[in-house]
Amino acid sequence: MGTALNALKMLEYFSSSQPEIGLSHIARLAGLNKATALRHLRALEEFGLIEQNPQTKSYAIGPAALRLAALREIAKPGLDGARQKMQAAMHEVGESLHLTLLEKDTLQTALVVETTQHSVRVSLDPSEIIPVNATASGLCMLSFGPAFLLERLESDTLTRFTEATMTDPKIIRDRVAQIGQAGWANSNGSFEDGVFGYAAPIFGIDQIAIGTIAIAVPEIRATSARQPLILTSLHTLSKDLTANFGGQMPETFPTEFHP
Amino acid sequence: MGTALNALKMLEYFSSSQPEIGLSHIARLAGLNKATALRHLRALEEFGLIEQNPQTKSYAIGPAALRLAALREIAKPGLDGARQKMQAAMHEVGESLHLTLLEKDTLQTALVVETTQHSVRVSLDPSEIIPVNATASGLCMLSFGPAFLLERLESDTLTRFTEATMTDPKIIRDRVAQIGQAGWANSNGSFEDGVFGYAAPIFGIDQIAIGTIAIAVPEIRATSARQPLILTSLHTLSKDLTANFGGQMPETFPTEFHP
DNA sequence: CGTTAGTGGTTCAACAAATGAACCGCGTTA
DNA sequence: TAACGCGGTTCATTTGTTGAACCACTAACG
Repeated sequence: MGTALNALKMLEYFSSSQPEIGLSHIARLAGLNKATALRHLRALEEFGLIEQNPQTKSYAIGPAALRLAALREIAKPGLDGARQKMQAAMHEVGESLHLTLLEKDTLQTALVVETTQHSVRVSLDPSEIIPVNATASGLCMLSFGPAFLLERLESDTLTRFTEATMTDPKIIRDRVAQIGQAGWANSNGSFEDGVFGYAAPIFGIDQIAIGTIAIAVPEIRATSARQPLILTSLHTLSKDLTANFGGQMPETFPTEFHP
Repeated sequence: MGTALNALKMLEYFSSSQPEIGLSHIARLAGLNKATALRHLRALEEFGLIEQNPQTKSYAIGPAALRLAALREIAKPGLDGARQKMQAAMHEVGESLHLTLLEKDTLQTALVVETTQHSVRVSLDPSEIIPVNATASGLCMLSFGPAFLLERLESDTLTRFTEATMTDPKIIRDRVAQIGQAGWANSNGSFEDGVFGYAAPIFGIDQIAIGTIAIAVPEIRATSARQPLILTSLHTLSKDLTANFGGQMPETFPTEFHP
């Protein structure tokens, strides 16, 4: 229902691992007839949301995306300030950062700042929806975000990504309680093997988390010696970004993070 | 022709001066029936390209714009590096910068970095299409960009924005020749009264301009004392951004800009 | 206090516009 | 040479889109 929506849904198939897709391929991915796929692509192209590589004939996200993002920044300011703070922190700790925000009822990546200091680094796809049970950001959001996230834990089917993924709601609730005390969450390869994540909440005006800030570290560099630096950076980010988005930290929130 | 396109075209009506629009209003703007407007808005909302303010019930660009922009950055890298260089320059000269790129056959704003140092500053709407005859960027593009821009000058109707706007193709060609020598263009209130613009080209691999970098200064601060600083910044930006996008400067291009 | 004009949103018959199987021409591969 | 995949086109079928009229509500106004 909704041709426009069907057309837009084709955009979902572009990702960092697949930034360019050919006609037949995307038609297969979206389960559409080639003719309709082409029509949709043409419409999106006319608007500029995708563009066609004249050589390879394959399609990629177009320049209109940038225009819209700039408009979004006007409607909902704050992201640009957040990017600057994240970039500063990135230089300090030398690792990639992810800002995730709760949109409607899913946790989505809003900003990614990748480290330029290491060739081995964590790359997150900006179009991915963050699973609450498998990531540091997700667990953090369960602890400090709106209650309905925790409530629907049982009714949702929790996907298992790696050996370390938690799928038992009871165990998750225990972790969430711990995180509520500590103020920060971590995930040791529970979303992707070899990736350690550290996350802290960003609060809204009502002292309920509106999103999270996370630092993603490859296992090789996730030594206990580096933890203090990561945790202090995370804490200042949590504070600064909460202020940046016009939120307020709860009084009960820890003034520093301990391992 | 194309429902999806009609739906997308509703996004065009959002701007910096009007970041939130109500149903009836946008239906009137787009010349659509309220019912169809609502259907389109709902489709865009489901995808996340717009979102509805629960209080005011009016609509604004949504978070999906950011996701798409991030994907765009993956497909066509460079913008992020450009932003950093522009931000550095912004701190140096204390004025707003605009990066424009030639998309298909129109000149569009790709990045805006606004100064934080002055309350009186130039704000450009990121969704605007840049007129070639009235802006420094446009003139610059005519001088260093693909030939078809100059060729179609006569056939296009050139809009007059202010008293100072040039609309005579012959006069414009003279200016374009001058700019070709100097390496940089300026526009003194020819697009908007009280706004002085300085622009320099960004070259592609074939030594033809793919876009421009411009510094916009309010008339009050556009003193001859500040010109040298602006021009040197402009020249380094022109060089750095050309390198950033993998382009090459022509050997004949001036090594510095003179007033 | 009733009137008017505005808002956001819904309904449903009439119809235009999206759909998809089959097709073409082309370049690769076997 | 034949088979396969690619991007793209055609056209009868039908599905989803359209818009006038409608409802409920709010704000301004005499």
